[in-house]
Amino acid sequence: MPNRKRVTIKEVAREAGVSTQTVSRVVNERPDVAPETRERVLRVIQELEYHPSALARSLIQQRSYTLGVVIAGLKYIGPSRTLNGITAKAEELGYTLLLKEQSRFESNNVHPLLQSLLGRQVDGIIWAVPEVGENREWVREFDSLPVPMVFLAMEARPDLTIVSVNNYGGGKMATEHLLQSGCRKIGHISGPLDWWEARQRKQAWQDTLGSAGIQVSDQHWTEGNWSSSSAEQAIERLFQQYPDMDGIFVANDQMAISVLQAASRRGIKVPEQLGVVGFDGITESPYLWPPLTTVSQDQQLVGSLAVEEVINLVEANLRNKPLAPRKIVVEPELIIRESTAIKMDELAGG
Amino acid sequence: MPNRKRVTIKEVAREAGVSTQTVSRVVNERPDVAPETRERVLRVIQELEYHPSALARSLIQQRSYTLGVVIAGLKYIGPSRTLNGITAKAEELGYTLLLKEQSRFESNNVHPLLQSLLGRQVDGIIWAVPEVGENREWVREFDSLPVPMVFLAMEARPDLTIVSVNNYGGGKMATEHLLQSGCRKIGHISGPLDWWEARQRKQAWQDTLGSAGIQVSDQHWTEGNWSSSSAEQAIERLFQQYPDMDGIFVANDQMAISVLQAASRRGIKVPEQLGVVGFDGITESPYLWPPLTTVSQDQQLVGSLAVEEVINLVEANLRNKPLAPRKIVVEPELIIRESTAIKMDELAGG
DNA sequence: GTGAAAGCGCTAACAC
DNA sequence: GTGTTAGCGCTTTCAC
Repeated sequence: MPNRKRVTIKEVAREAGVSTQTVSRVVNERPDVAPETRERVLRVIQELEYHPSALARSLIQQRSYTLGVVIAGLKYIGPSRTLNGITAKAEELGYTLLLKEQSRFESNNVHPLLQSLLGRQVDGIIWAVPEVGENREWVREFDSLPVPMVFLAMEARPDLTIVSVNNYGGGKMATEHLLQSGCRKIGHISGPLDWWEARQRKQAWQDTLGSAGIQVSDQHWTEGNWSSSSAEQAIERLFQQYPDMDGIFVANDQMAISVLQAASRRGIKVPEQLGVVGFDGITESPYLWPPLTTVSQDQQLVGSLAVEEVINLVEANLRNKPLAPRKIVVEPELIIRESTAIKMDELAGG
Repeated sequence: MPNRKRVTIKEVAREAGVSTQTVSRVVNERPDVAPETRERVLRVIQELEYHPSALARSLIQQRSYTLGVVIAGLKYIGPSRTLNGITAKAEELGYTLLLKEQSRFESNNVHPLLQSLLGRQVDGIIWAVPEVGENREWVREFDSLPVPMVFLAMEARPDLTIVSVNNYGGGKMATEHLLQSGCRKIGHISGPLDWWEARQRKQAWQDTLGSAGIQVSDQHWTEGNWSSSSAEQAIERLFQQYPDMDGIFVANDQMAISVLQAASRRGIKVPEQLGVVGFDGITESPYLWPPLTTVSQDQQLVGSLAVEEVINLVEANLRNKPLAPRKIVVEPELIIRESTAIKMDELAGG
């Protein structure tokens, strides 16, 4: 059964015939220990299978080498890829993670979450919940945040450190590509518009068409909630509202999957009658039928940048040289596949 | 800037004119405090924004209300759904999670991971890395595990507590359904066979066909590695090896997506010429074309059961009434959609 | 080079 | 009811 007692530094000290202090020095690889002493202590450590308590160490050093991560929507692939980037980089830099999942994206009730993390002495926090509705308002309650924090996927704010994908740029690339591949009646299925990211992508679609001299109206788009299921209705409505649509920018790949299905059902040929562009670059996108053109975002990179930056902030504070907040932007990439047509002028360009 | 000093119990005690012990009593909602004292202390706590250090508490109580989670493959949807189940249940039961991601599924080098968790006084550990190759061998080094542990997705062992989906049963359901829908030449694309789960599904396919009087040979299956990309080659080889195949059980949905694409490319009609069944029940499966028949497994449930069981083990030990290890099996569910034909005898049965 | 004393923030045990 | 003492496992400081 478990619960055989933990071996402490004291026992090692006694067994090795030295003080706990000396054991501590050996464990922390301090130079000022005599070689024989060091060896003897190391041998005892081996024998007793001593492992230091990170807890006790954190308590006295006021530093835990632990980061708090608050995330939402782990059951979706996007957030879990971000988390994957976070775990990999944290491991690499020798930090452990305390994970909290916020059950709803819109929640503003963050104090219990924060306290639970702060009570465990996290050195910094990554707020990996995207900006939705008013769910960033709580930040204003703090004139200063209790530990360094990095926020993901939110609108720029001079007082906060943020890592985001360039959603506007991605939406622009998607729409421009549809224009270049010959589409003129380009519709849009947006994500839920209380999401900052969804608004950015929609705005880019609208602006890009505007720049091309095409006015969009409310007939030309519908709103989904990121899920394939929501897009099922969204695309039906859009087909009705906008019957001569010849291209569509869908705000994520999950919803684009539904669009491909709906097109198949209706016998609409993709890309000949309807060009389709998604957003995200999910791993399945090349294997759909037809393979999906999409704006790929590297969410693992977002996660790993967030870890690097929060550790930068932590260490800068330790050196009493605090770092100014900044916004780090990750650029997405357009991946052209068979769900959009390749036109002459594009071939000429390449 | 961060790093304004932490408010401690001492300051609250001084400010309220009581001992730290009394503050502790108030914080822990102990009954033996005079109402006025309690109120005064509570007021000071409010004013000073005191929040107890969970760290210090864990150190003295030798109990952290923290669980360690070791997981792999977070970039895939399966593991992240399991993690989602874990976070939700842990939150519900008042536990915090320390998350470690093992970079490779096959790793046997678990000691640093374990030590990092144990050094932080986790009360129990969920080993959410599936059994692959020899990656469970390390358990044998322990005559007893240092804290209660629950393992996911592995072969039954009398000495370990395990939560698994019934992969064999799922594979059987898939194959039987193909038989019932009129297929006789049923192929299989397996997962990587060093995975226990992949072997279970393949074995079920083979046994079920055997029971139906159909002998399988090595021409009838190929091996993938769970990814859509691997299935692209696996299905090409299978089409060549087994040209008159009329049904296929694919070991997961990601790979089934590739099979649907390959069928489309070759003009093979699903389900008329080829019945397709996947495994997992990813959220996109209903929105593929045609909608995918699949064996759905509730991975969130697996995660939440693991949390419940590990907490059971922890509390049982605290009461000195250790619980025997057991295996908890989650049953998957066959979801019939348009990628398999519905035959008369099934209609009669329903 | 090494050890003794103090203390991180908290609570268990025992006084009063 | 409330305070005092001791100590969780470790490191920092300062002797020697």
